[in-house]
Amino acid sequence: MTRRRSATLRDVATSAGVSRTTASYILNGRADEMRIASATVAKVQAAVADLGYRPNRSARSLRTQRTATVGLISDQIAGEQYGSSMLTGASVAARELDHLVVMGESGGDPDLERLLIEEMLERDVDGVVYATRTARAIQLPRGLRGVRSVLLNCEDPREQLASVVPDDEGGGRAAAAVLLAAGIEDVVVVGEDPALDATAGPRRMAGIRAELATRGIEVADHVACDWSVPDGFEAASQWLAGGGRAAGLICMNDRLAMGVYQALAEAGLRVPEDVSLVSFDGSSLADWLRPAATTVELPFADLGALAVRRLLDPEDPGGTVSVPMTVRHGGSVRPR
Amino acid sequence: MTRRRSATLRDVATSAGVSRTTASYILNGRADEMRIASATVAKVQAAVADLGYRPNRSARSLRTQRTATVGLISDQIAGEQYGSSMLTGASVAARELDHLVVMGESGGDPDLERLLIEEMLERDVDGVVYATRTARAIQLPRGLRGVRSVLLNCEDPREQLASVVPDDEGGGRAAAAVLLAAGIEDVVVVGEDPALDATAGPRRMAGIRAELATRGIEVADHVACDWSVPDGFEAASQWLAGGGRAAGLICMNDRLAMGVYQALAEAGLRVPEDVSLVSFDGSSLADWLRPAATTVELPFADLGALAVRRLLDPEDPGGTVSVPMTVRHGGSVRPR
DNA sequence: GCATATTGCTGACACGATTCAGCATGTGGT
DNA sequence: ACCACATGCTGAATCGTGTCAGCAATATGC
Repeated sequence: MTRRRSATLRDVATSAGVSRTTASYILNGRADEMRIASATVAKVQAAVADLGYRPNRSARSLRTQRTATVGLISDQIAGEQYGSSMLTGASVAARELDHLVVMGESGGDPDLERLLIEEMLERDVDGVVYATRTARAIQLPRGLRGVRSVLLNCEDPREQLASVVPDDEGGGRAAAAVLLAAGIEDVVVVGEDPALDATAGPRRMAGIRAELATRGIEVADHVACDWSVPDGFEAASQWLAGGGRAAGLICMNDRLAMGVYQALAEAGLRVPEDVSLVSFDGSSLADWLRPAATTVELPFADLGALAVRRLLDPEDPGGTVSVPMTVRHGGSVRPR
Repeated sequence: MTRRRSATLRDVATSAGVSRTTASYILNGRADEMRIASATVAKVQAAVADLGYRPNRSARSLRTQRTATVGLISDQIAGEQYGSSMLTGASVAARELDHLVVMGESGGDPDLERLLIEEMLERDVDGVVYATRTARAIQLPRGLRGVRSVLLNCEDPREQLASVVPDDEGGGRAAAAVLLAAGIEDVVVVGEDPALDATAGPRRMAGIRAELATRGIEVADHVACDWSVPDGFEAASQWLAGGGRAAGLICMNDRLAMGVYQALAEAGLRVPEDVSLVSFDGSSLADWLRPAATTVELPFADLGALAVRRLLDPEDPGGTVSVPMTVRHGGSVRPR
């Protein structure tokens, strides 16, 4: 780090002809409280501008135990296709509150996770956001007990913690509502949650069921498969080969939708002429399909931003906040 | 930050019955150099383990001017689909060298960029990685002059700086070589660089030309369009409608390839029976196509990791390092 | 037996900020 | 003339570490 040896508070004080104490009070906005003459304030401010003074954060942190830095621990969100927007959201929100984000990815390894948490606490981060790639139930890592923290895209059912998640149930209702509004009552769902602790699937499913129930309808069929393109293709192909047909399909995510598009195309079925389709996630992949898929957006950036804002808000009441998912219309739904 | 008031060096020293100085030397691995009796070393280590001592980083930084932290400034890499793997790579490499990553995204705003750089320097990061979403020529931000830094996925042609970029020209040669090896000599390239300062396109193109030249061949045609799915679809559709045909297509990235697949399908042409196709990036999108596209991988994680390693290596000689791009074979190329 | 090295350790200062307690000086009330 | 009080500032301690210079005790050389 070659960098001009920067001015210290002492330099400012000397240059302005006051004590370090006085300069410090002024710089921390305590001038009024300390009844400092406005002429003095002006002198100090001039010295600051003149010397290009910037406080040394390490020194300040040593005294105050605050670093204006938040930690963001995740299993995998950085390398992830779309979830990485949570990082952007978090980073932007942190900046707005004069903080920076220190990130660490555990890759799912609990030992590494412990290490990263320790490293962050050593560095006196002002709080930690604990994020997961997929929405699910987790257990708060031991190292974060008693540490100011917010869960992002996950919840700990055992503890009463601040946590920020997407409103998957509302999203499920919205998806079903799109099909109902198009006059479609024959709805098949593609995709089942692979992991036991995953919350997105069950909640979306509950929302879909609830919305259909308002018309006295039930889900016509549920095609089970993992949430990936090839699995979607395989499962949908088999379903179609077995005579499966439906006016409306709901895919648990956009990747599945891509696989389903492929299967439909090979079976000679067209979207939306023969089948209407709605999916989840709101990734750009949905836009790239032909026609673009109507998809219920996961507000990743908002989730990340909200997590940081709650972390840094001393008034935050805690508890889970569900962020709404909104429908982005493509051309994959056609009214009957 | 509610956290147990942790043990300090003084506590350790008292508990072990030695001076702070001695304890400090031992903890910094200078026991031998300072000829400290092994019995004393053992006593101190026991005290450390007993008290769960962890050094206070702020205090240490104040003395040493080092924070065991590196800054990572980018325009957009976090929110980006695949480039975000650079973050993962950087984070992992940093951890291996006992550092953490502080990230900041400017979103391309120079003012915000300046601010982020200032914030990081205030926090005494040990160095800064300056990354861009797309490979291109840049001008080193003023605030980083004289600061230890490494450019990631970009270069400053005016300055002799350490920088880590993909070997796009080698990638271009590799792409062409795949087609040549399949006996295809009729090669059309899809995609032209949209931005003036972008380096990926021209370099890939140069590589393709060079490889073809070894057989005395030239690129048969160049379909100009932006590097996105819809643009790829539009451009390829028009080209096909105008009678364009080729045995081999090289797409400048995987998104373009997806658009081209769509256009080919609508024109009734099949990959790889009628047309062989190679693309760039190595994103998962290439795997999702049917058949999976043969693609020249952009080693994002390696790039990020290497940038951090070079940043933290005092012996690093500087200059540009090009990381090889390797071919990932899908089913989109068929020998003639 | 004395000068000199070596061994093993410590005292004290510095890093750059925050903050408590207190010290002059002026001002108003009685 | 004296006390009380507000005004405007400062000295000194503190946060937890790193490190230079030096000190006492023992070993070594001749």
